Amino acid sequence: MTEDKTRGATIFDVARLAGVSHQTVSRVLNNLPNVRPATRQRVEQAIAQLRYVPSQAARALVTRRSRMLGLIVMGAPGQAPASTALHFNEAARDARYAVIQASMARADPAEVRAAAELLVQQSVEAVVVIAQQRAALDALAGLELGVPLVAIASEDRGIAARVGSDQFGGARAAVEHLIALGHTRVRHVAGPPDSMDAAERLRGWFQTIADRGLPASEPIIGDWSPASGHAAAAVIAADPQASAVFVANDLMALGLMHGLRERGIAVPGDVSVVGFDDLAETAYFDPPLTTVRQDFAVLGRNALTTALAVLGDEEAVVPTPAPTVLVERESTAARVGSPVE
Amino acid sequence: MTEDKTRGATIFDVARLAGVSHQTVSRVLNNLPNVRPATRQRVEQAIAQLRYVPSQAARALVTRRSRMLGLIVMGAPGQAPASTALHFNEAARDARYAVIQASMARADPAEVRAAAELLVQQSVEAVVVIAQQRAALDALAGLELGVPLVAIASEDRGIAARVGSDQFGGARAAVEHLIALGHTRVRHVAGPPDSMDAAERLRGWFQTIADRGLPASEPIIGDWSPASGHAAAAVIAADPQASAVFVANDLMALGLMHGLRERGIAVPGDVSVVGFDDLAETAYFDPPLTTVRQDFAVLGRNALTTALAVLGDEEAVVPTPAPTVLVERESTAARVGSPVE
DNA sequence: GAGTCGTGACCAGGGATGATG
DNA sequence: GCATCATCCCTGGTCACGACT
Repeated sequence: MTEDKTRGATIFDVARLAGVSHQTVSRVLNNLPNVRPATRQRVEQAIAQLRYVPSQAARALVTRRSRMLGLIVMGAPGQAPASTALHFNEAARDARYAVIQASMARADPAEVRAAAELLVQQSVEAVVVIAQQRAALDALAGLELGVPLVAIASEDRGIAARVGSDQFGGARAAVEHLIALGHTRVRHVAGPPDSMDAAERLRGWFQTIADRGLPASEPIIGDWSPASGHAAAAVIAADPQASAVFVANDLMALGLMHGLRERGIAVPGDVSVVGFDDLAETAYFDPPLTTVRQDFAVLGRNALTTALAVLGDEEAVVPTPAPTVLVERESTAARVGSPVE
Repeated sequence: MTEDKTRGATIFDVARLAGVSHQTVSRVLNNLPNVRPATRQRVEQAIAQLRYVPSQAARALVTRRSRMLGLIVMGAPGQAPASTALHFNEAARDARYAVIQASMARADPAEVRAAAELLVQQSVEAVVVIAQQRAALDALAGLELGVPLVAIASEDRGIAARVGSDQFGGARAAVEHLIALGHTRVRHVAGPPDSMDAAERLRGWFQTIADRGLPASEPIIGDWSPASGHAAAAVIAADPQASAVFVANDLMALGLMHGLRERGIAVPGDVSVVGFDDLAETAYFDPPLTTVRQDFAVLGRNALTTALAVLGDEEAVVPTPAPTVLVERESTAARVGSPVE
């Protein structure tokens, strides 16, 4: 009955029970040498018996290492950020780091600031941010929060350490696939202008078209939502030359195909469509969607590796962007009358 | 040049600059009375000037309150858990609590244990778990980790504090909607047996059918994936009596509709389909899916409220389950030859 | 003198007590 | 006699040093 229910055991309790000094317990905890095996075992038994858990807070106080990382995630809980966060989280736990996550639906500067302050107050060793919107990153970059900052983003807005996914290459692969099928007028439904990923995908589309000497066309601006893809269908329908569309994400592609179907335009018979993201359900769209898949596992792990490198003063080796790969399904086909096929 | 770049200022630095004792600074920080306005202002200015941020680690050490909550999220980063986690996170931040999030793709007992230990080591005040699988909850319940445990789940597996969503009511509403349309044989595509949510939805389906005196049928067991819904289409097609299906989630509903279409079965002409979750894209399925929406914002906030109540020793008032509501779209219609319509 | 172990200071704050005006 | 402030000790660990074998 000497047990106290609320307060856990301390290192001194363990020391007393094992008949050693608290310092010896500390040695055992940290796997330091110069402890007799018999002593070590006595200590370990006392630890188990008391269900002793060392206080990370106390340790952090003196070592100045909290073993905590801050993660700021902005935007609606879509597949991409959630998946990246998950893998970052798992990688961190493998490295025995805890992650304080600050999620927010909107990328409001005031909220970002509040979240960042909460993180540094909890003395995280570094802050990692998964950002889509340019302004969100800028809000953080101008904050000077006293700890290293790592961004998972497609542009480096004055933030030194950054990791990303190969958005550009993915877009390029998508457009090249369409061109290889004989399409000469490949239109683009882009994401919102403030999105860095959208910008990269648009750049990949434009560059590829330019490289092939094909005529450019005006991108159609969406907002990632199925509704905006649906609206884009009207523009495509009004452009009889357009036989292929590269859409900046799967959700808009879904809306677009829906809108085309309503207008009696067949996919891929009349118009080929390529998406981006490879959501779990895209294989069951009508038709199954050809799309670009990102490797969020690599992205998340890269972010952790970079954060650890920055902390360890090993000059942050910028990892190569996480790869993207085209997944061919049934929403693309050779252009009718094209020499291909 | 007295500034040190790595180490932040301490309470003593602030005290010295303001010409007071560290205790007075502490009073200002905690908004305690008995500080002259002039003194308070001097201190506040010193704080601003030194960019002083109080160390939460040091504070936690003496107050035994870390202002940190642990959140364990298991399962693939689907919409539901991610959305719940987001709202919990925002609610916690509003209450000035930080959230250490431990996400894991699989609900492996060993991983759960490791995550929980990491959390208590970081001295979180309570652990909240978002669990789908029964076994995952059990693994945690048998752990005795020394801090309060709150579960966001559909069954209480020996865990005192629990909040949930009204899965049962949602399923009920879905089936009643189908019955009102004249359907007499409503089949069910269920989630995996180890899922508590799946069990509740199945229970709602079964109960409603039984209450109406309609004949029961064997539920078709899926695994949440579009592929399993696709497979279920074969069973439905082989059952000419079945004119309606309540599917336990939207992804399986998508696969099911795809499979039905392949077999020349029209939705909703021949078979009506209702899903569950209301993913963003369901409105653009073909046809737009009638489904059940959960309120994750309420769910997340309820979880925080409960956690705070448990911490405050206010006996945990079990909040009413977060509501679910049927969203009618175009995948359901009156049964042909039914007196309704 | 090398391997074991213990002693005291210290990290950055909060709380009780007492001193000062 | 009350508002205001300073002086200790306390939290739970780590680290530098010294003292035994």
